[in-house]
Amino acid sequence: MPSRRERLRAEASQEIKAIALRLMTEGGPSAISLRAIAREMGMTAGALYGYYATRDDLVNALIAEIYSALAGKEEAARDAVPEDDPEGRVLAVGEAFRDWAVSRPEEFQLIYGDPLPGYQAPEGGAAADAEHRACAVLTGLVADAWPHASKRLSDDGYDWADFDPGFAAVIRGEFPDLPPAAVALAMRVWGRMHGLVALEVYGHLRPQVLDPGRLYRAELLDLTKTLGITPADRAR
Amino acid sequence: MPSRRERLRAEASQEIKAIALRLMTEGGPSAISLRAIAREMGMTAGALYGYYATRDDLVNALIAEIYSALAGKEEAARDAVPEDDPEGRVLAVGEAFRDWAVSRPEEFQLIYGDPLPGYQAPEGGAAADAEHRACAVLTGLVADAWPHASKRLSDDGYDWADFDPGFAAVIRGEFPDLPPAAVALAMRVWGRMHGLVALEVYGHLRPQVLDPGRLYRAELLDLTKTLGITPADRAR
DNA sequence: TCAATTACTACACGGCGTTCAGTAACAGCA
DNA sequence: TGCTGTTACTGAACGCCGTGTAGTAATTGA
Repeated sequence: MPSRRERLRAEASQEIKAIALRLMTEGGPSAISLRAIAREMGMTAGALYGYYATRDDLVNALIAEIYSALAGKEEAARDAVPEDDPEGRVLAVGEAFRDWAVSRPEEFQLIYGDPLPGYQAPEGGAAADAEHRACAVLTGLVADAWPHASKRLSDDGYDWADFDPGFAAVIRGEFPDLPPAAVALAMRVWGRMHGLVALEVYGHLRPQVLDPGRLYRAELLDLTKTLGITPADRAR
Repeated sequence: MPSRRERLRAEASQEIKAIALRLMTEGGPSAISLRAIAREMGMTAGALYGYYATRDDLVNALIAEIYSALAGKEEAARDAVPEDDPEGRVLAVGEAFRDWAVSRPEEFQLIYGDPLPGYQAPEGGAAADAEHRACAVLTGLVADAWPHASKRLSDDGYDWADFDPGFAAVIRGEFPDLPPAAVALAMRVWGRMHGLVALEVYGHLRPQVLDPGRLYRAELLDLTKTLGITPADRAR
């Protein structure tokens, strides 16, 4: 039973985020200014401090929202491919990630780059949760591929002690049978998807390369080789 | 024969860059402010406009300098390994890249991230040259590995028309015998080195992973497999 | 020695995040 | 209904910022 006050408050808080998001897509992450938001809302900048203690708090809420949306897209892309097609799932998630990043470069930058001058990410919070969610998708992909991938891995000797205890506990809860080396591999998969996309979003591939998406597709295919889940691998 | 004036001018210009660099390493890229630099030099902010037309121009000079230093480190790392050890060279360059990035995260961010709010990279200039230099190192590595790597590549059909004409011309001048597919592979190598390092620098690996360097090393080794230059490959 | 160029200051403008005292509208309670 | 405490907001201020512009002092070359 939200009171009238609470409802108005929640709406205002939501409107602030929405305007911030729009300002960002229009003028890049640096266009998120409390004064500009307040101007659009017909308020004073100081009034916003009733909703977010500081600008970084607002940015954080944005990051959490955006990261959560990304995780949702990745999950949807994965679930659109049948479970018995691990290669297809990797390709789908990978493409979904790049599609999202290329279509919303500012949001990518906000999450994966320096969000704003002097910004420092807080420890816990919704943003960390969303990051974990997105990461869990990749870990799941690796988990499905693990029977094949583990055979081709040369560097073993990974131990749960190589990870943060809390992090390890969460992962082991979600994937009870997964060895630590698989988690390490999932991180590498993350890095591999991140690399070309980050270069592209920050303008280091274009215009030298006309079709960065093609490069990325080749990289994804090569990634499935590393995971041992190409059709040829699995027929073996 | 630099006149006294020219000498002082060059020195001042250099001092500005040095202070900007120091401010950045102390307080992140956003700490580069003309007023802070002027304060340290005992001048007014306006005076700096005699040396750089705008703050972005100064940032650009910084980027060029830093990028050039990075390219130098990569070249040195490569040349420290004998020419007949392509795997060693890839590992050396890769490690040099990460070592540099981890030890100078702000500089990495300045080059590969959003340098500053609203900053737009200019087209030509020294920065682009340095980026090309660093990229050329990778292309050279791929060129050396190409006899082995070409056999394992599934996606061919690359054409020089897939690249910017000017870019293609420069590459073909430096590596006359290299096919376009190799250039595409070099870009992928770049992305692969970039991914994990970017995630680490922006704080997405720590503290979940205690030793990101180990992940990266595994990734580099896997990369040499893609390039077909592991000792086992070359003995074949 | 004198005129021209150069390097710089002082000041102003509009932008920013943030704080704070004050005000007006609202909520619940008598 | 009226009263009271809470809430939402304003307006002004502080100290930052990049950037222009007019004026001044020093240095230069003839």
